[in-house]
Amino acid sequence: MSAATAVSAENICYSDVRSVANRVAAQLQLCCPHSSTSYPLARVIHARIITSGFRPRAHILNRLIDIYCKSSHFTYAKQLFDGIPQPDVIARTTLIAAYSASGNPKLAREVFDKTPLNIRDTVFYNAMITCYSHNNDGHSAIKLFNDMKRKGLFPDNFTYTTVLAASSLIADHENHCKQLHAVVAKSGTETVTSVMNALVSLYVKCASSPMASSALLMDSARKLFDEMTVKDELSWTTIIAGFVRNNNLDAAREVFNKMDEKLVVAWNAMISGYVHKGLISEALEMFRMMSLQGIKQDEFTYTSVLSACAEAGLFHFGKQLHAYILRTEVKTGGEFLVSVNNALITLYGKCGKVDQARKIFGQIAVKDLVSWNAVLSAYVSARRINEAKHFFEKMPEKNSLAWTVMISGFAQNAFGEEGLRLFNQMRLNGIEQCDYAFAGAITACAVLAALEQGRQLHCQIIRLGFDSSLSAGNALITMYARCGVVEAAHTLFLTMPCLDSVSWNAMIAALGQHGHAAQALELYEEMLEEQIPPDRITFLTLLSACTHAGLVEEGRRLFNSMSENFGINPGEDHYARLIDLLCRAGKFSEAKNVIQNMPFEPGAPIWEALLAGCRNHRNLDLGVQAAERLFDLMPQHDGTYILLSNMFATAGRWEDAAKVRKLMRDRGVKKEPGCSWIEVENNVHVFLADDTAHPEMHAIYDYLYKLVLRMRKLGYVPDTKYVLHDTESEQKEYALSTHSEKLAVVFGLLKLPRGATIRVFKNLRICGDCHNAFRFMSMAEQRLIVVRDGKRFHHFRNGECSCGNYW
DNA sequence: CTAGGGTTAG
Repeated sequence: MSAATAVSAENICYSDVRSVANRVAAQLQLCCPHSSTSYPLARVIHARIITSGFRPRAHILNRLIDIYCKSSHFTYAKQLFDGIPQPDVIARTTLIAAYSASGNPKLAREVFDKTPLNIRDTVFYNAMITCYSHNNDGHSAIKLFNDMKRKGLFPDNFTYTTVLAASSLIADHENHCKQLHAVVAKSGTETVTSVMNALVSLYVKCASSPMASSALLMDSARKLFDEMTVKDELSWTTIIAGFVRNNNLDAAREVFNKMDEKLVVAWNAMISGYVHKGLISEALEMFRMMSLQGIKQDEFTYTSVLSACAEAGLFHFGKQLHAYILRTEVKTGGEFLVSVNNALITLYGKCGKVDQARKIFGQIAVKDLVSWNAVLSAYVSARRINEAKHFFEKMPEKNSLAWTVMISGFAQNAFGEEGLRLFNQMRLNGIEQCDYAFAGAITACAVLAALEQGRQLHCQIIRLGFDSSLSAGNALITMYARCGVVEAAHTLFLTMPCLDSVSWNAMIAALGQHGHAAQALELYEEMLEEQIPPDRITFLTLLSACTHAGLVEEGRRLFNSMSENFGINPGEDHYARLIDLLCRAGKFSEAKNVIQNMPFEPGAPIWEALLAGCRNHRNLDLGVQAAERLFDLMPQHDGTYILLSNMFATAGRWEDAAKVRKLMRDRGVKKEPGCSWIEVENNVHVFLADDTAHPEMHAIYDYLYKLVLRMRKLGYVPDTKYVLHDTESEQKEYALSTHSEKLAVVFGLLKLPRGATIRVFKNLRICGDCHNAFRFMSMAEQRLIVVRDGKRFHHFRNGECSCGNYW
């Protein structure tokens, strides 16, 4: 009988109270507290009770209260409860349990406090302790446990089990475990399986705290487990999952192998352990063994294995798996369980098949939050930021994860302002901001070079206790470096409590971008000594560091060692950096040789690197060849046209230069306008070439004019040839123009306190004349001037630039 | 006790 038919029964008239009672009891049988149809049914029953004058027994009221709480209708629940003349302890316990299950520990506590002391019993305390435990408040649970013992009540098995579970939420030290272990040992419950399971679980949870010794605690957990006389399924899976979570995996495998009848849960724990550790082939091997042994797999198995495929980019295998599980039972009503669909969305999303992912999403009848988030992530990782934005706005419900994805999506696609705006909006909406959200916001600051905002976020991170977070810490390293304060990045790196390969890569990249190639290489050596395996990104950053400093020999050595010593095959991006390195050093024949011997056809990154090198060395012939390939490969890319026309202009081939410009116009290619910005008193001031929009422009030009006179006395000669090397305004290419970076630096000189470092940021590569001018400015003004351009940093001090005029 | 959605490095 469905709820709908039960509801229509409302119209039937019942003459006596007994039949009402029977009817109510029958209807309540239909209610499952979590079902969405139960609430309307409960309303009908409630109404029937009121109109009939029937006085239901306590258990009927308790059940109705339960349904109301679980459908978040607390007012009705309270009304019912208040209608009970003298609610007994069972009614009160039910209400507490109901509030607990609906995530309202405060309301539960109100009921608890209003209950007369003399009727509080052990079960009543258990309910409140469980409530705290389920709502992640370990401290209150333990407080209540002690309170209960002081009142002379005897904790039972259930109390110990819950208190141990609650303690595992907060235990971060060996001593916590030992103390509770002693309490349990004294209680006479150390043979009760559920209590011992909870104790093992406590050790396991504590072992994953950064403050505790993981190995020691897992040893204790293992010893406890071995001593247990009666082990149930939970015991086995707790210890296996514990070893999996705490990274010892071999130990997990050892226990797993000892299991007589290996449970699906245990298989699943092993598989997910391998997936999370990146051991994809091991995960798939276990999956294969499972299939061969005919063990029935469930949705946990499939979601883990699908995520393994997504992680490893095994699109083909994933698709086969998709077909395979179509024949299985992870379906309801002909459709996959939503979790399996979600894993499929992620698989297709991670393999770049965003539209396929979107299609699966569209076919899901009952989507959950994970489904929405998976599609959002697919759009973001495909850099389809506009679609991501629209999708995000359409989401019926957004959790902190969705906001985080969107914030970092904006940041990664250079929409720093949008990212920060969303982060603030998230805060206004009262959404909890975890370290991941902060990491996204900090990346937005790095994009904008908003140092002050970044610093403020850093302070908040410390205040909130996220300062040991890897994601936040790693983002901060990059933020400080990209805001020009590489020293702050380094200090942070040295003081972080734990580091991962991302931290090392970030710091190596930071040093490289600032031209400290030697230090970057030293750090790399240290990384190897610390047994952190370098990855493909480590080598990308190292090769860039070598390029910035012109260390050809070192770069070549590193390039060769990546495949010889670390088994990493160089990708096109690695080759592109090698070409860059060689070309900037003028070694064109070697570069051509590398291109000819590459294991794949050269793509745009290779030709771009070659063209950049040709520009620096005025190798027009080769430059034209590279540019022609680029015109084919990416006809809409503005940089190629600008570079080539400048190269022609430098060589005096004005007609060719004009031809390239015309080609650009004919193809409708728009040049990205150059702009520079500087942060002054927490405000970002943006300048374009020949800008007149800034309110203090008069003072800026005035100061610049006088400053140039002083610079000339020190030997500065404005280089008019760079006017032809125009990187900013196409229209005024033959006119004398003032580039945006000069305006920004001069504004900084006017506004920032004496002696303060000037930090200016530019979206494009710095112009040659500006570069020269800043050397003299740093001398004339006795200032440190730091400029970040599209590629790297320049530190101007006493007339010299850190790049050694090589960029 | 197990799963599906996040972050940071170029």
